[in-house]
Amino acid sequence: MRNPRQNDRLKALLQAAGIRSTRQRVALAAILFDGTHKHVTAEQVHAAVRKGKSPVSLATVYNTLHQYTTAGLLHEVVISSSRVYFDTNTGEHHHFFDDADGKLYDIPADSVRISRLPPPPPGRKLERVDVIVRLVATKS
Amino acid sequence: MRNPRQNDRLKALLQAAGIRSTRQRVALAAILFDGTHKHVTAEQVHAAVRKGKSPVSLATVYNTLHQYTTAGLLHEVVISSSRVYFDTNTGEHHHFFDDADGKLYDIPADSVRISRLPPPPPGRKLERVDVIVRLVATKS
DNA sequence: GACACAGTTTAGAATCATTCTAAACTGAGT
DNA sequence: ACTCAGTTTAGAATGATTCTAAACTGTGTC
Ligand SMILES: [Mn+2]
Ligand SMILES: [Mn+2]
Ligand SMILES: [Zn+2]
Ligand SMILES: [Zn+2]
Repeated sequence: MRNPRQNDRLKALLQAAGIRSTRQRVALAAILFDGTHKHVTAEQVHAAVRKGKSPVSLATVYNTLHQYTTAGLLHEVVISSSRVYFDTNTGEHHHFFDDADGKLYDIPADSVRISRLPPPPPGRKLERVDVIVRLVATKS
Repeated sequence: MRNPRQNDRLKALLQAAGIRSTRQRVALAAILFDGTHKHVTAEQVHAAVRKGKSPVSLATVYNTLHQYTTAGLLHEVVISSSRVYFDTNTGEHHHFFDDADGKLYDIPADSVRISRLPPPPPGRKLERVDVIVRLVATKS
């Protein structure tokens, strides 16, 4: 599923972010940056990349996800105490979280209006606002 | 700092929640339910209770915090992937989170207005909305 | 009061996502 | 080809949390 055109696009993506392109990084980028937004854990990415042609170690998966995050290609979403999600949607937005299956769904930023937020404590400034709407199966 | 009056109040609190009162549970309740709202980790509670007269094992701290949570005396706040916070404020409200020192500050529910929230995915209903305002030290 | 028995507590082992370590590998530039 | 920083990796280490299985406690029964 990775034609030369795709490959060049991914390499350009990494270079634009100041990241040297390697076989492993391109393989991970191919999984992450396929044009659709995703919420993935390190384990999921590791499992996905293992199915493909290029094996990548779990340590490299973690290293690379963090590097992409620092470079602004991914965002970390903290939503559950037992796992970290990486989000390929780096724009401002919020989340539904379904605890039953551990899945995240995006909520557009303009679907949530926050007003009357009090000022932050002294010496601190607002970095980002995360809205998490936790879901539960309907009873009926 | 625990006079008989306090002790009776704590026992009544536990009994009202359907929890049998034991030496350990009362010692933990004394730390948690002193009339002020707190955000604490299991380790913090364990350290605090160890300073007092009644040693309590870490396993019991975890057991009891979860039991109090199930009984509605505490709320779990997931905000950092490396630790779980227990909140003695069980009413609807939101949080500032200061990553630098790991501290939480309450934001009253009526300080945040959420409008135009999209409907949840089919078969799911909204359980709760958590707003986390992440803080950073001011640069200047 | 001894007896029974469920409920509770506990030390220490186990778990598991994540991070660390230290050695091998790779690749761009000379 | 040679070098050197940057990268990858297996496996060990970490650390919060959970589990296990044995000891303990409290309350009710005879
Ligand atoms: Mn995971
Ligand atoms: Mn902790
Ligand atoms: Zn998202
Ligand atoms: Zn709170």
